[in-house]
Formats: sequence, structure tokens, C-alpha cells
Amino acid sequence: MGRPAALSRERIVEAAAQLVVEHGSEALSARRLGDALGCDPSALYRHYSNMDELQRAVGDHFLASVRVTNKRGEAWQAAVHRICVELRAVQLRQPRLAALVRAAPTRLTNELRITEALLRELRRGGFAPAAAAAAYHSLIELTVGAAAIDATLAAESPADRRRAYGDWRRHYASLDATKFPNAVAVAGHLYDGSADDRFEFALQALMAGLCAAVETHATVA
Amino acid sequence: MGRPAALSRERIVEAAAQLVVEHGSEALSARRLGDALGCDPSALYRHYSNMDELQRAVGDHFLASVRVTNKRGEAWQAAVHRICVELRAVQLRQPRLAALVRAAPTRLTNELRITEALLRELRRGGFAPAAAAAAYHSLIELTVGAAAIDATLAAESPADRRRAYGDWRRHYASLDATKFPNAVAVAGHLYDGSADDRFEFALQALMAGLCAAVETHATVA
DNA sequence: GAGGTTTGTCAACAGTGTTGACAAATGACC
DNA sequence: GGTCATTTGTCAACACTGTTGACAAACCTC
Repeated sequence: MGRPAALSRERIVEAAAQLVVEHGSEALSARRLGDALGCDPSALYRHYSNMDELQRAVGDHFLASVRVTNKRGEAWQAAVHRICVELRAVQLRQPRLAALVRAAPTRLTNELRITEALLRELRRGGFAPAAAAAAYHSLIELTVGAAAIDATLAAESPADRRRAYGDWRRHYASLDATKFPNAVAVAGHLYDGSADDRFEFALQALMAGLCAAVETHATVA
Repeated sequence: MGRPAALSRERIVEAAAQLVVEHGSEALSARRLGDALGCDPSALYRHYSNMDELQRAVGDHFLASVRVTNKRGEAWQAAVHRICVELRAVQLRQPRLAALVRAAPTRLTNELRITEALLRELRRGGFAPAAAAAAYHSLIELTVGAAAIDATLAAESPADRRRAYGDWRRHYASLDATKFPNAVAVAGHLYDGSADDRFEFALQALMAGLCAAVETHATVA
């Protein structure tokens, strides 16, 4: 009953995702999305109660590209590592939408898929429920958080990125060595290599710490 | 020479900080800040090239409350832990400004103080320059990232926060157990306790992993 | 065909950052 | 003291943003 719907949540979220892919996430506004769909901006409010909800749906839409099924024979650590790396990669691609996904768990389908997969691998690795939950939160904080930090520069070209890192390194090196001796001494290694490398290093360190915690706990208890 | 300046970067940033403390960071707009300072909004652009730059200055202003000098006899791990905890606490208090500080190193005075202090403690802990830089990046990614995740809820009252965590926990518990067996099984432990606890757990795990890495490297090399 | 319901359209409101032309107020120079 | 250049704040405007309430079109049910 009622006037037939030209729009739908699916059509809207797909058009929004395409708009974001083509023109960046800052181009996602009610008016531009209305133009893309050939409808009035206010029509969107018939399907989403506000732009925030719409954007969270778009964010979850992008999470679909994270592969959560573990390959045959893949060690649980490798699976966790891979999921975190892919999750971060997705968020780097759409930083503004990632901000919404990160603000609160959307509890939409793709996010649930990832949560389930991470918990599955952790429990496969011998984590008890409480330990698995704690480890999950730690991994998410590092992964989503690192993405938040690296997102701004990730949007720029590799050349620009390297230049920015170089600028920062040189800036630290040029500081007053009497006031900032350690920053000056270490400057050559700050922002060295890629953000991906830095994240994977941190992820490995965190995983090692998490495993150590669960092992000592297991032997004690 | 020229017309005497009624405004200055200091006056502006202080008024902005006060405005943020009293009415939240979303209240920081050119017009409201102009009202608070008794000047036209556009006058701000004589001192900051745009609102982004102004907001980054305000963000750095808040970083001043992080104490970076280590107490007498404080172990380096304890100092690192404390600095990270305080840094996160500051960012939780002003989430929108934290987003700007995190987007790129502001390289303003307070941020430099924190960077210097963290590197100092790490090197005191036996980290070689390259290892100290890597550890520094890991710690920042976790700390600033965790703040980004927890910021939204941190703004609400403790009661609302607990209620939100409870809602999420119950939502995970109510999922289809055939599709999400692990999420359902672990649901009771998800978002359990405070965000502070979860961060400190992750921080300790990361620190343990970082120490282990530097120790094995030290014994090998 | 009449009524009810859903869905899209239109105009408007209250905000936002930002810019360019203008005026006020100074120090420097003659 | 008068002129001039420079700095600094004011004003009006532009192009946006999300969002809402009144209205109309299009369908289903009776």
C-alpha cells in the first residue's frame, strides 16, 4: 500500500558508496546524494532517520571486503593478523566513514562478521571467553586506532606521503638538542618506513604480549 | 606599526579552550568564538589561516596537562604507562579536538614535550634509537587510537555509558547462535568493565610485547 | 470511486567556514 | 603637523551543510 518506493536502503547505500569511492567521503552530503539518485535530498530521511545513520550503513558496507573465513591450515595467529590488517586497510580507504564505525559498534552485518571471526580465531588459539574478549578489544583498539591516525596521509599519493614523513623527520632532527635531546637523537628513525610496517610491528608486539599473558595465566591456573 | 591588535593567538586560543570546556568542542565555531571574544568572526582569520589550524592549536593547548617529568625513582615502564594513560585521558575529554591532533603531528610545543618524554623513558629502558622509535609509534597508535574509540561514550554520563555497554553486551548475546557462536559465547565478557581498564590491559600487553622484542634482539645481537 | 498510507517534492530555517571590500588606527617619514 | 603605508577589525555576502513541516502524487483496500 502507498506510493511505490523508488528508493530503498540498498539503493541509497550503494549510490552513497559509489559517490564516496569516486569523490571521497567528504562528498557524501544529503544534497549530492540526492542528485546522484535523482531525488530530493529530503527523500533520504524516509529511509534513514539522519545522515549519521546513513553514513554508518555506508561504513558497514565497506567492511564487506574484509575476508573473515580462514584459509585451510592457516594458523590462528596468521588469521588474526590478516583480519586486522585488512580491517585497517578498509578504514584507511574511507577515513571519514571509519570515524563513524569507530564511534560505536554499528552492530550491522559486516561488523558482526568480523567480530565473530576474530573471537573464533582467538578461542581456537586457546583463549578462554574472558581472555578472548579482552584480547579482542585490545586488537580492535590498536587496529581501528592506528587506522584513525594513518588515515589522513593515506588519502594522499605515495610521493606526498613520503615527503610529509620526511618533513616531519627533518623537523624533529632540527629541534633544539638541549631541550629535546631524545627526539633529536631518534629523529632519523621516526616515521621511517611505511605506516603499514609500523602498524604490523605494533600488531605483532601486541599479539606477543597477549599470548604471553594467556600462557602464564594458563600455567598458573 | 599598523592598527594595534586587540586579538592575539594566545587570547584566541584561551577563549577557544574556555568555550570548549564550558560548552563542548562542537560549540567551537568561528561565530561563537567571535562572540566570546567580542569581535567579528572573520577577525580570527587574521591570526589563524583557517579553523583547522586554530583547532589544532587548541588541541595542543589541552595537551599541556599531561605531566611528562618522571617522579624520582619511577621505573621507566611506570613512566611510560603513566604518560600514555594521561595522554589518553586528555583526548577523551576533548574528542573532536583530539581528532585534529591525531590527523597529523601538530609539532606544537606540548606535543613535542610528550614525544620527548616517551622517547626518553624508552631509551632509559634500554631501547636503541630505532627500537625506541618503533616502540614510540606503537604506543601512540594504541593510546591515541583507543582514545578515538572510547571518546564518544566518554562524553556521556557514567550511567549512560554503563547502559550502552549493557545494551551492546545483550545485543551480542541475543544473536543467532548458529551464525555467530563465538560472539554469543563471549558476549558476557564484551564491553565488560570500564574503557579505562580495557585500555590499560591492552597497553600492558603491548608493553610486554615490546620489551620481549627488544630483549630477544639484545640477546641475539 | 473514496479513504488511508506511503513516498517523494518543495521551500525554508539555522547553522557552518571563508572571502573581498572597506574603515579605523597606528608608526614612520618628510 | 600632514601624508602614507601597513596592520587589524568590521560588514555583507557566498556556497555550503543537516533537517523539518506542509503538500502532492501514487498506490492498496474497501
